[in-house]
Amino acid sequence: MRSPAELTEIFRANGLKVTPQRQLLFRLVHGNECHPTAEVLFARASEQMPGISLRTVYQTLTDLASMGELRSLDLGTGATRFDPNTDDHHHVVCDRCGDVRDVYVSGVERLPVDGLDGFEVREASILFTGVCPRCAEVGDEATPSQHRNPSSTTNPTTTNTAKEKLS
Amino acid sequence: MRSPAELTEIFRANGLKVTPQRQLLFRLVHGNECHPTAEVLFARASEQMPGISLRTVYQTLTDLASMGELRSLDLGTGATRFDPNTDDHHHVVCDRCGDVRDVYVSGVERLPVDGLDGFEVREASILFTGVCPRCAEVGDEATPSQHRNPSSTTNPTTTNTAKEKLS
DNA sequence: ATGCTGATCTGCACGAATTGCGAACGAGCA
DNA sequence: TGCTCGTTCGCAATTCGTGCAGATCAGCAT
Repeated sequence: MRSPAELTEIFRANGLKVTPQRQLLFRLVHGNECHPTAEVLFARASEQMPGISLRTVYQTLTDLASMGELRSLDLGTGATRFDPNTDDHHHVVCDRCGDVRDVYVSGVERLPVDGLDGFEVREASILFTGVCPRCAEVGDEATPSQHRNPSSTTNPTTTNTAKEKLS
Repeated sequence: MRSPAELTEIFRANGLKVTPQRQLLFRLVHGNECHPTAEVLFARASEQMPGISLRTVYQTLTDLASMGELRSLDLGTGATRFDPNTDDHHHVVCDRCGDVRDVYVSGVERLPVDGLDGFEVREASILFTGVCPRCAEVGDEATPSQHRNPSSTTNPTTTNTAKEKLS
């Protein structure tokens, strides 16, 4: 994503107004590697501009996303996350803490895909899940919560793909 | 996913009761290639068992999923979808109609991933998006699916005046 | 500077997808 | 046939966003 100054120019060049709220968000999102949610950005923004509306945060983020200056991500973590990194990349999510990191994968377009059967693929996004270094240190006590059933089948759901050790 | 009969045995063997509601859902989900949502299954179930609760549908589906007999998918289409196919596979979603199809990709675990930096990857899921053969035939007038879709690549829905020129 | 005017912002209600909870119900065993 | 505890049901509550409408303000013209 471009710098706050560049975004300001782009907005103005396109007939969009540059408000203090937008500028604040430009700054908060620029270079933000944390893949924040709208709520998180709202909290940060509120510190510097009490009274800013959550509605405005959503608005501005979707605007930036529709301009291609920001990517909005659905990583299955409940809320949409925003990523200023607009490169062609993918993500890893930590099962335990929910932390997200950008990863680069090459050769995706060369993968043999079976079953497409006429489907024209335009985009492929890979979502890796696992345990981040920090959580791995802490230990194993954090087991994925089980529902009511104590003794279910042994079969571990589907832990097959991308068996670690890849970089 | 296993057959309704097998599931019945498994449930009982695990001390879970086999209710008519559960059996109905076993049948509705078994071999269902449509990746239905809970709401859709609820509708189908209601036809055969008026009065069944949506709550029960959710309950049973999550139970099956936590037993590894069913995979629950978040494909960014708004609602969780359920897939009786527990093989190691991935999905393609049609941008236009929201249709989902299973695809098989080999060599995923051999992809070079850059930026992991200590992250232990346990699983990788690939989500392809594009246009299904049926929608491709129809042309461009096909309307997007009825699900709310967070994607940013398309028009900004309503009142956006100056923004229209951007995307 | 000052005024205009339409783009923005804010607050609130609404909507979709789940989940929490407690009371009524019923599957499976004695 | 009866008991008991797992299930079901229905409704409230929650989470994440979006639609709306009136109050405001950025940016251009005067």
